[in-house]
Amino acid sequence: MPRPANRPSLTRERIESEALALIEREGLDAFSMRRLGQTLGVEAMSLYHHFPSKAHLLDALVDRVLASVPIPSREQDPASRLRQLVRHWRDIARRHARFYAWLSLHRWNSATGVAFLAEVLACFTDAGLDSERAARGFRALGYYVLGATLDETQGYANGPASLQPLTQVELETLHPQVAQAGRYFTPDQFDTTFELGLDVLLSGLGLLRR
Amino acid sequence: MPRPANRPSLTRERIESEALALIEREGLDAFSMRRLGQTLGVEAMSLYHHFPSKAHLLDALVDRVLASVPIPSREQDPASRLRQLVRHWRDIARRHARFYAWLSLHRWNSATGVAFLAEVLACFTDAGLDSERAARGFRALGYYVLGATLDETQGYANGPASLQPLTQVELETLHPQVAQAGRYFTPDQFDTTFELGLDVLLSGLGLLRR
DNA sequence: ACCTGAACACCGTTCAAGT
DNA sequence: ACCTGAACACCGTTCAAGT
Repeated sequence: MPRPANRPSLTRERIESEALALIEREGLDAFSMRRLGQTLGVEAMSLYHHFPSKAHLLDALVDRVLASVPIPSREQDPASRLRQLVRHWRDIARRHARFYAWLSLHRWNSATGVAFLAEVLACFTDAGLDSERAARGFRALGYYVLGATLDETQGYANGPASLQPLTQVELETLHPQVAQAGRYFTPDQFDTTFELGLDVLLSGLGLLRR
Repeated sequence: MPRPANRPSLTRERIESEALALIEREGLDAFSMRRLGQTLGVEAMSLYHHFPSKAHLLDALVDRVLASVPIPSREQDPASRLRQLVRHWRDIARRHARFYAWLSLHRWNSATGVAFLAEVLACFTDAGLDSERAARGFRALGYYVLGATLDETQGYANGPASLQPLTQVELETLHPQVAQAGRYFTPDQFDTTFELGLDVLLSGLGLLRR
């Protein structure tokens, strides 16, 4: 049966953009080839004509999101290029919060992913660090940003709760220091805390030296 | 039908310990209530007599793993207590590498989880930091350890590969700096790199000051 | 070339029934 | 009290068939 005239033909482009939107709307767990087919007005099996598997589709989404990251001009100094790259990294985490659980834990070793990481590494070498210090600093900074973005998008504020959590009263009784610190763990505090750790790392890893 | 005499009765204890072992053997994706029932010689539905849902079971596993972390004596100085806590954290990530993908992204807000986090936070306050600096430092350090443990267990070395990865030749041609840095990204380099970033953070966050 | 429908081998979970 | 079997509403994917 030919598709109705009012339904645009299926393309990788349409599938990918609807997939990203669907994941943010309904979550990664609810995302399935069948559900995606539904929202595109098509049988799930039609998707396999464009992507050989669900994993291939998700992989294409990783690439698509990474490709949307702007690369700062190399004319700027390494530290401010690095700050921009990190900011863009956090931006995609927030813009694709639910997909980020997949995105962040898959190797960024496509051409697009490596290109982004190469820019980050270049900031370290351009700052005058030898190759070992640059490599290790790059990696340590990556740990920090990975953890921060995951925690901010999946963690305390938004993430799945323990099924038998401590009540607020128990928390205040048993761990008053933790209860008090909670004041600094709300989403409006994310930026300040993130920048604090980032400054410590940039300075300690030798990015701010001449 | 009564269970055969050679099969021990089902208990939460048996279910939990077999679940953890099964997850490490076959991976988190392959882990199902039906598969777990199989390895315990029982119908999947029997598990629901002990745990109301798969999520409850996984939550009990989070608690069980966190409960296995030793808490250093408060007589030691804050910085070395913190180093021990972080080492134990990394240990559970490695010991439960496949389960860690679930463990790390669920709120540690059970009694056991909060108790561990309270010990980490106490290191910051005991080091003489005011409550804001302690809270933000605690959080920034948590970001770093979360990212490092996830990267070490799920990431580059062991994690899922991009389905169209750059080849080694392409990598060397397009991004020679990244190719060269790869020398410092192998598992035998994890400890050194991790300690480097940890030192920078402890020092910069005020843990090594008097 | 592109899409479909039935089928296969799985899921988590509900429920009535067995001992 | 503890376990089972059938059933429901889902999965990803294969395959032969349709246009």
